[in-house]
Amino acid sequence: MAPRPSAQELDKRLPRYHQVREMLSAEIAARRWKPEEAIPSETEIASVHQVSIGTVRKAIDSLVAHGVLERFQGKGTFVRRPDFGSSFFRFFRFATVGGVARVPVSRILKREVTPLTNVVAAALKLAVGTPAIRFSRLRLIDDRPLVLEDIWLPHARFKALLAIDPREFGDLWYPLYEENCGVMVASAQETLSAEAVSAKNARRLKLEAGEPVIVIERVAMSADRQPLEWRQSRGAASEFRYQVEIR
Amino acid sequence: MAPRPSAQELDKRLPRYHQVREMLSAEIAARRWKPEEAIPSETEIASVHQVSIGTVRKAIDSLVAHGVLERFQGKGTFVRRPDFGSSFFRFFRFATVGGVARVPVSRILKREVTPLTNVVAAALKLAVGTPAIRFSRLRLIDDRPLVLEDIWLPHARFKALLAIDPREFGDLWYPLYEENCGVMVASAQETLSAEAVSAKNARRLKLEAGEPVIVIERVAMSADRQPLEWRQSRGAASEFRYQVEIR
DNA sequence: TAGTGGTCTAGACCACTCC
DNA sequence: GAGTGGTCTAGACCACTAA
Repeated sequence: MAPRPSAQELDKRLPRYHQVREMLSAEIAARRWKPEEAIPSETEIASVHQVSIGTVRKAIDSLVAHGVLERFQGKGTFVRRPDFGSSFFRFFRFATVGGVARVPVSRILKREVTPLTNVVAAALKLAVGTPAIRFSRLRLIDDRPLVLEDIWLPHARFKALLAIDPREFGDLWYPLYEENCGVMVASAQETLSAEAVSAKNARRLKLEAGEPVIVIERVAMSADRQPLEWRQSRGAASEFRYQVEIR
Repeated sequence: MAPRPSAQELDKRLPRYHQVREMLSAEIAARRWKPEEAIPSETEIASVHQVSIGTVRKAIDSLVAHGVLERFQGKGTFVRRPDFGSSFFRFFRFATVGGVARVPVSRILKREVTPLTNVVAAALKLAVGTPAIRFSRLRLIDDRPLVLEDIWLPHARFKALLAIDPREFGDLWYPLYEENCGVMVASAQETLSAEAVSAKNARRLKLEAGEPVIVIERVAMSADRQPLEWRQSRGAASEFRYQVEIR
């Protein structure tokens, strides 16, 4: 049997466009090219890496397909800033007044430091009992509760959040993580399921006991796929709708 | 304002790879190239359509990305046979014995000819009241009911199904459509939601009254995106789990 | 007008499959 | 060995954006 190639050897056996893609995503992960900024032009990248433009295009194609970059003809290629604030709400259809979508308001119900439970520790790939910051948050439209969230963050990385008054958190949390904790959320894995609402959650969401709720469990990750945040959201199933295309 | 271009004019303004892609999918939709068969080689397609290989590759790339074609180095490019039998069941996790997945059995509860209702007619893009064939089907594992399905098919296209004994339908319906009605399902749009189970469905699914169920509404389409079948499936939410990757 | 990405060419060589 | 797709080149011209 042939000897197993080392990481470096393997790298050279990879197609050139693959190597270029790795170098591009390294620049982005290292934040040398920042979100909303244009990366160098295709011709420049081609000359830097000593490959033809077609090869650079293939590398960029792949990153565009994965949602890392965005192209605009005549303007350039830009690093995408993922915005999950809206992605979650894609799933829910909200009450609208005159066809205008309403913006949900956040209310933090609780903030505490507590050890990680089994399930959350496994999802965050940390030891059970590791100190964590836990938030309970309610999102409302017109004072009507819509989504109840249970958010867990490792204390070590996120302790800066404890110094901030929860009333100043605002509605978008991921920019907050970036500014205060130097942590950027790049992707997330969500798992959808449903259950009958518990008595406690029914009160907080103003639902009848036993009404069905959708449960969305999310693990948010950095660009190199380290788990950062665990979150479980519950909302009335009657407000929920999700579309998939199957081929 | 410039006059709106006709379909033909528009076609010529489209990029060549786009035109080639349309011609390729037309061959597939017309079943001149059948599922599991290899299509002509890239060089042949290039010479037939008088474009370079790179352009053909770009057209094929797009169809591969959409799951219409499949490439195998050294062998050729093949028309994919979509298999939805399994795709639905991706969403449900089933009881397994010794880690082996069980195969669900189908039981047809009802077959009738009836006019299309509002909702179904809209989804199938037909007039309300158009005659349709409606099936009620239960899928079970070990005599335990799992999924209840309500299936609607336009009578005009599918009348051949009325000549077949429902007990001979088997578990895979899309091949049946293909053989008896000359209709090929190429893709589907599914919408997931949840509700409290109705009294009638609770009896059929052997659930407690009011237990949450997942509702999957599917419109199955031909290669040229004509709606063919409307289907609504219900299963206990406790059996349901669905994962999404967000970027 | 200069610079960007979008499309396209007409080849080349390689890796793989099948006979 | 013949034929397939996989990778790659070194350009070209076009459409679009912004100064």
